Amino acid sequence: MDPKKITIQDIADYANVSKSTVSRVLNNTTPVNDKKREAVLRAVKDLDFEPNSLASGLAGGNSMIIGVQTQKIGSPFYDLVTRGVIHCLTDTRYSPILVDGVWDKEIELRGIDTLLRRQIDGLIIIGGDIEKEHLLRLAAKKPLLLVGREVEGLQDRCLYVDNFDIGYQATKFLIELGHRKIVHITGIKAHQDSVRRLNGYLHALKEANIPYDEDLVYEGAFDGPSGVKAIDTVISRGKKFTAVFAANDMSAFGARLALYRHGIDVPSEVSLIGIDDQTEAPYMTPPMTSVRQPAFKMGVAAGNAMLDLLMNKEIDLPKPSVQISVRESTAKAE
Amino acid sequence: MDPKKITIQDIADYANVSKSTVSRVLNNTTPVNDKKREAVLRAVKDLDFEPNSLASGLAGGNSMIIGVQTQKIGSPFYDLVTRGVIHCLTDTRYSPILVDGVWDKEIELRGIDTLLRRQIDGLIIIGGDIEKEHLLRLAAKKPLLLVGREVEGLQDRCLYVDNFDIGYQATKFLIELGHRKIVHITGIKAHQDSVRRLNGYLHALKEANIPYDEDLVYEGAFDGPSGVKAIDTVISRGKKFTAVFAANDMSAFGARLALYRHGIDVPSEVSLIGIDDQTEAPYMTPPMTSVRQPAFKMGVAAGNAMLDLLMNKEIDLPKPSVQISVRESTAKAE
DNA sequence: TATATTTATGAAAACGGTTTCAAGCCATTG
DNA sequence: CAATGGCTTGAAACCGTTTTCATAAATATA
Repeated sequence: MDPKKITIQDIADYANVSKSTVSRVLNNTTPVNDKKREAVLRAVKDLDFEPNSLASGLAGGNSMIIGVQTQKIGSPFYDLVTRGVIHCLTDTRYSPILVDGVWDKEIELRGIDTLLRRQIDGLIIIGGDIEKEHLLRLAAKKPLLLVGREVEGLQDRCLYVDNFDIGYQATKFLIELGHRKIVHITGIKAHQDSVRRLNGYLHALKEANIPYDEDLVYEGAFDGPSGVKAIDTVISRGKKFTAVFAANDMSAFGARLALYRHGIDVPSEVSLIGIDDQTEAPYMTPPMTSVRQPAFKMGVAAGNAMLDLLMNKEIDLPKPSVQISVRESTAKAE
Repeated sequence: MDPKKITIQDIADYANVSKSTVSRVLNNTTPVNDKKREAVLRAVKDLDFEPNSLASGLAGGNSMIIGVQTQKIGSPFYDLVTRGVIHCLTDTRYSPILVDGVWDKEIELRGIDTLLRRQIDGLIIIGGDIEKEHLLRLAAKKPLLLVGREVEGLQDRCLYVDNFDIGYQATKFLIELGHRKIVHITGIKAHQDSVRRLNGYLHALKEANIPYDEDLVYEGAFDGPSGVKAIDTVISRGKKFTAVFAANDMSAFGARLALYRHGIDVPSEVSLIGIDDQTEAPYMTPPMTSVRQPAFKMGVAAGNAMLDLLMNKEIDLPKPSVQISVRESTAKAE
């Protein structure tokens, strides 16, 4: 397949200089006589030379690869963060290698091993279940950044939104519209995020002196079907409600469909709010109100922070603020 | 940062064998005495050894990296294919490196260069604008697979759906429901896919003896806003229509919203069909009919084909079949 | 039993770069 | 003018593996 590869030595011969000089002009690491520099550059052009990253990685000790571990490729939030990272790395000298942890501790660990074998220069872990201790150990080995997690001992390496606040804000938003019977479709209970959002919901209720009714809470799974089931279930319990707060947009979409099936109008009879503000949310009928997490931006921020980290700069991760994209699925309770 | 790395030499010393032997047991390349093999294995465990992929890539000539170029990270179809590839590669010895070509020939070429520098063992290009000649040259250098493209001279390396047929089937589906005034929201005209889908639409019309009305065709951009604009425009032209065929789901979502704004009911007044069958399509109100392209499966198929290619096996890419997920956004024209 | 073949093993040579080190050159300084 | 210092440069060592090659041991063959 591959024809004889051009190496740095070929360039050196062609330009009548030594390998060292070629390396120097290629990396701008040491001043080089202009004539020689030019000769080298011409040689590179003429021979169509492409440096071998594996070799330079081995020799120089920097693979110029950043490992990125994401979860359940296909889930809106994690995908968006990942895209942000990739986008940020494009046109830098670094390339990302992606592994999927699928929210399974063992698979995550295997993925990390794969990355370490590849001598990644830095590691960005988005979500996941790996324990604190292991993360600390990793952080001691490689520049590490955590997105969507809050790990004590690594606070300055964590980029996350305050999920309690998201739950609180979303619920408070509904309460301020006059709603008091608010269904909450949670995320997967095993995820910290879900629990925090639920707690935010509970806190907002308490603050407004609304008694907690567990029949209004349904454990969902961050997906469409569970959103449908949530509404069906709550209705079958004979519960009245005037608003629904879903732990993410996909389950809100499911809820929306179920309400439609039951002939319940949105927003005149029931208000609906989701989280994520997916691309599709503004195109639902009616356009859906959603809490916006700046996922893509967070990915970009993580990427940039990693680049800084690799240049030994101080990093200062932003605390991303959430805001509610108010649309037409929410209205005053009459 | 990195503490002293354990190398194969350390293992050799610890196990009282030579580096060569260690390499042999690690790769199962040559039989090795059981006692020595065991000693090596124990050493690996005891010292917690992780082989350096860069070094083995350099020495062995296989980087075990597969380059994947996708387009506009964030676009449903391309993302899904990409995910399929990544999913397929998980738990193999190969890792993917991703670059985004953003449908820009120059950026695409740069991306490919990045990948080649990294000594990728194989290349999967999803979509994009790179010319045939260049692709042929690439194919001569590396195992190459093309997804979503049809390139003569590389037929056996192309995995794509018949976009003409998609357009034809979607339109025919509407015609068979009795529709004769069918709006078509195209994709970006510069993309082959869009043109083919449009041609399929035209062919279906002609076959049914429906005169072509250019006012019913709007050039969209595969996104929500252009879907909205399409409907607004056609309506402002004073055109009557009873069905809309959008070149992808996102623009169909946009169309859906615009119809809602204009108080036009779906499907009783206007039927709507999209392409992609995104995760969200079944949760639109009403659930949206869409032509399903098996994007994820195509990604997996591409990944598997690449693995076969790398083992010098014959590959036989499937011709993915499309089918219409019939839901409730389409109905008989009254 | 002597010879031919096979098998397991280690030494050393790649792989394609980067980096250290010392030397050579030139200009500056006292 | 000799000595000092700063630049540029090439030779060689190194990065951590795989792989070739030769050797030594073990087995099969005659």
